[in-house]
Amino acid sequence: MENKNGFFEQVYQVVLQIPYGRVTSYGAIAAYLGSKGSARMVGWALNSSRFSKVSIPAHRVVNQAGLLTGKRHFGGQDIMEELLRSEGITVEGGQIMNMEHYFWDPSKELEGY
DNA sequence: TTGCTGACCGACG
DNA sequence: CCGTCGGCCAGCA
Repeated sequence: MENKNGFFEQVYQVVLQIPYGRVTSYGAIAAYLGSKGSARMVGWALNSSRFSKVSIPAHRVVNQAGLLTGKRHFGGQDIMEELLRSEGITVEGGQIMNMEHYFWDPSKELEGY
């Protein structure tokens, strides 16, 4: 495990495991990491992810309501929506349609990583 | 070193 | 039903 056990690194690993055309929520990642209440840190980690050399599909991470709360951090209000649409996800008004259909739960899919 | 902030979520009144 | 507050961890002034 070359994992540094850092919260950021763990978030990166989970986000990178998100399949194409799927999305997850901050709370799901936080819960998977064992810190349910640290959902805010997940977003903060993703904030640092854009400074990272690796391309993190942060556009696949939205809030529990499927709302693209972090779209403003992509350097454009429409970037995140366009990226999700290019993956076959219907986004309207900054919100994912049928979000539960695209929802990807790391604790279920990864089963403990 | 202390304190505030942050891409959230859930509980409480 | 809707508004408000606390909690979680890390980075920055």
